[in-house]
Amino acid sequence: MKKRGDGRITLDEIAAAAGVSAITVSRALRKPEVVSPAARERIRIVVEELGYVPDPAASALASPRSDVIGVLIPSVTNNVFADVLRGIYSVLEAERFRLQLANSRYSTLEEERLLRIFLSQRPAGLIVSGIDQSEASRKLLFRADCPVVQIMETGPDPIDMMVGFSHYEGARAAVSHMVDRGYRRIAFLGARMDPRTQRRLKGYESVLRAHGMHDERLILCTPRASTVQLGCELFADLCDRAPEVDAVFCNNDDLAVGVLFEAQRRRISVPQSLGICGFNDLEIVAVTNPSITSVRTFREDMGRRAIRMVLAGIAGKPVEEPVVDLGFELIARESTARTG
Amino acid sequence: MKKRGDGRITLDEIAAAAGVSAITVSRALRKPEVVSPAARERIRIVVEELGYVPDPAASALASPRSDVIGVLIPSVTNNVFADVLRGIYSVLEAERFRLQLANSRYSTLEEERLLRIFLSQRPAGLIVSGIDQSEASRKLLFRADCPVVQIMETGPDPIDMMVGFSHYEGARAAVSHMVDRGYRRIAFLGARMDPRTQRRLKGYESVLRAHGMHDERLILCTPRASTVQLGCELFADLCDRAPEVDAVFCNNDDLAVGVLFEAQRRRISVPQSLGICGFNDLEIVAVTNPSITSVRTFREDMGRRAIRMVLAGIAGKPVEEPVVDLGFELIARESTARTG
DNA sequence: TTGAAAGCGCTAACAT
DNA sequence: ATGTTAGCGCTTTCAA
Repeated sequence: MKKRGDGRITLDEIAAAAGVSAITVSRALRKPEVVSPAARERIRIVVEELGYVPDPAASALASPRSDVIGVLIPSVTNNVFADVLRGIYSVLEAERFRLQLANSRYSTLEEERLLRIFLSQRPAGLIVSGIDQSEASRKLLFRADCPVVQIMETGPDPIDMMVGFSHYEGARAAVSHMVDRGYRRIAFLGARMDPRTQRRLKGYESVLRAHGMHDERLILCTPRASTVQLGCELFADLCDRAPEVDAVFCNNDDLAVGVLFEAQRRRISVPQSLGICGFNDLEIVAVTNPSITSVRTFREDMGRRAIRMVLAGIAGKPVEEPVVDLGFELIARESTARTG
Repeated sequence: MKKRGDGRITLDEIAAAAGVSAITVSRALRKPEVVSPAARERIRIVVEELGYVPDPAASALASPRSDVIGVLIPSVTNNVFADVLRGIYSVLEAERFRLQLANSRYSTLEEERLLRIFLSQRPAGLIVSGIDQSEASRKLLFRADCPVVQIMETGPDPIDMMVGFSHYEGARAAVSHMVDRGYRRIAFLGARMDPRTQRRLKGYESVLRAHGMHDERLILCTPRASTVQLGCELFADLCDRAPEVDAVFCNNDDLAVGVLFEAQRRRISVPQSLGICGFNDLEIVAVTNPSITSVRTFREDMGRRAIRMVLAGIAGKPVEEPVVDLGFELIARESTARTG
């Protein structure tokens, strides 16, 4: 009947050429230790010669799980996630699993839809961003029957495993540092306003409230995606709105760099008249003039750990620490080094 | 015998619930127009109610092609590819295809290996980066039996379709501009040295040779990945090696920003004593002080076009233009605005 | 417009 | 250590 016209090599052909049955070839490829060395070697040679590559669709269909590991992130373009991905790929390179990426575009509904698509593939593992899944998404993940790791943040009620840090505490450390350095009118610039940004804002507010320095007028947020250009614009707005500002805590480093550039254009001296602090510690903030203080986060490590946790889960190894807080590190630089 | 323990809904269950046969449900989902409106509606409701999601492995196995579109890029982390990906995703969002990414890490051999893995899935389409595939890879792609688009560059002998621009000409435009502005000792800073960087270097050399201004000492290349920090370091090296340099053409914008920062630390005035030009026109170069001249490339558009070409190919539509040169645009800014 | 039968390429379960 | 058999969930072909 139907015949696949293409000349692809199949397991049966390898089996015939090696003088064994299909299942033995299948085993030789997946669990070499259960096949006799002689057969294993013959099969290896034939596979090599004929250039056999297994059909993942067929094995996915025949087994209870596919070799797909799904990664659900809000944006491929964002530097922060790019670093996490680099970490994931670095570990996965040597493995037999396929990574499948999906973008939720910061939408909980889209996340839910994408999750259903992932689950239709019976994935070997899942990595999802953040801790603010919808109830429906959480249910889907509980039922997923594969290791699930939430990344970027830590929080209560992990679905399965978690690796991240506290954005609230990171922001508190940054703002406390600025207060310590003598800044009194500290503004907050935020873009995109995803849940992690919101928690950084909360951290900022908690410190300023504790010092009786909280002022609504110093908080500037926008749903737009953060860019250096946007940092320039927000700071320009801020100067109009609250010219007495003497420091800015930026939701991320792109904004912070923009603030620095705009301040320089306005001849506002940093750090004397204006302190600046970013978030994430992207490589650029170390080399600007002046260099910019930031909260270092361990994004690549987060990716590596997350995928290792998934792999351990797949292997059935007990995961010693299901929730890992990677912390953060305040890197104080010239942009907040006000003297006197 | 074997039973999948999981309670996943299958086509047969939908068929039973809707009072039709499985194949009718399959058709209703893929080609609604061949199914009667009544049946279609009943099926739609049942699918909705039961939350049926087709198993992609089963359909891949049963049909000659899967719904996978493979994208092979050298690096996920690189801004440039991130922009291309954004373009691809923006078009693909509405489509039924799944994107699968793979990283060749700038290795031709790795590219070949990844290509074999892609082909094992009988992909619906492929997007590959550059025009320097190995002979083996080219053969694989010719046999792929699906639309193939090469992106990032244009050149002779397309495998199937192509969308990109000439890096050689882009570099020529940049360097010619610097010569026009009166710079005479123009250096080249290059990182990573992939084939596209090499061609930019060739473009640079061709212009300087034509003006009798070529000088080996002004060319500084490294295999390291480009960062702002690296731009700082390379420029520092350059100053030691050839202090008479009066302009720098950077292989990309990260390096150019680093050169600007390092020049400022050294109190070298830009553009008076030093001209700077980058490549790609990332958003940051428009807002530095001074702003940086760059060669704008249309990366997101490239991604959009590439995926549209793939989709057109899948649909069997004739592709009007199989090779598209998107060109580039020199954006002259303050960093090369030398007066007198 | 709809359906029946066959089979895609592989692996789990049960032999031997 | 190896083989036999059945079947994963879907789509193709052919027939009605």
